[in-house]
Amino acid sequence: MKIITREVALKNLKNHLDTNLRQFALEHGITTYETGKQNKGWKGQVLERLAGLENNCLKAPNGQTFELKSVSFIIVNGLLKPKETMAICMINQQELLRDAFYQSHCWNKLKTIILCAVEWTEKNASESKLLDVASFDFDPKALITKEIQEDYEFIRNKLATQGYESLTGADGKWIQARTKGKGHGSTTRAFYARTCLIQYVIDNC
DNA sequence: CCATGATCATTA
DNA sequence: TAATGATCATGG
Repeated sequence: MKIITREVALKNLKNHLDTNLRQFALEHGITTYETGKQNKGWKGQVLERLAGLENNCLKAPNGQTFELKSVSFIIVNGLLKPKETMAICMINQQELLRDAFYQSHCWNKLKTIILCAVEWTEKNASESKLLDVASFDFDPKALITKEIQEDYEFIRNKLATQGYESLTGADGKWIQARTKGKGHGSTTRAFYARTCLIQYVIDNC
């Protein structure tokens, strides 16, 4: 299995700037929505392939050196604006209680990312262009990283004192603990990056 | 089954 | 309209 460094992945992705991701999906058998089903993750799967990653669904790090993410953006007055929050990773109660921020799954996935901005125009849009690719490393000395750590510890403490059910998407300044999962009664949760954090990454890469 | 990929839908 | 909570397909 070959290792793709973030430099290589970045270069691979930039070769596809301004291309329509949906066409690539069609050519490679990645279902989008035209089968009548709704694959909400297809853009991420396309980008993983464009970056040169062969896996679709491995556990934590999709490379050992970086994490590939994509976010929908809308264009407002010619400027990119994050439309949605970004999922970081699932929350495991035991691990959250046990692991400090810098030992956490969350930090591992967040600290070195390649963030892909994908155009969003409307629900099930047929066009999805790759607008921008940002490579970003969180510096433990930076203020924003410390504030993210505070959010993490706040959520961790709330879990310890008030229980899993008390966690809500309203917690946290930069990251939040939202429900995510099968739905229909499932109560699993995940860390999400708020749009303000996404904006920060795009502006500072 | 469940984690990962995110978006959709409803509420405030 | 922004934010929170709910939902879906895929693959190991």
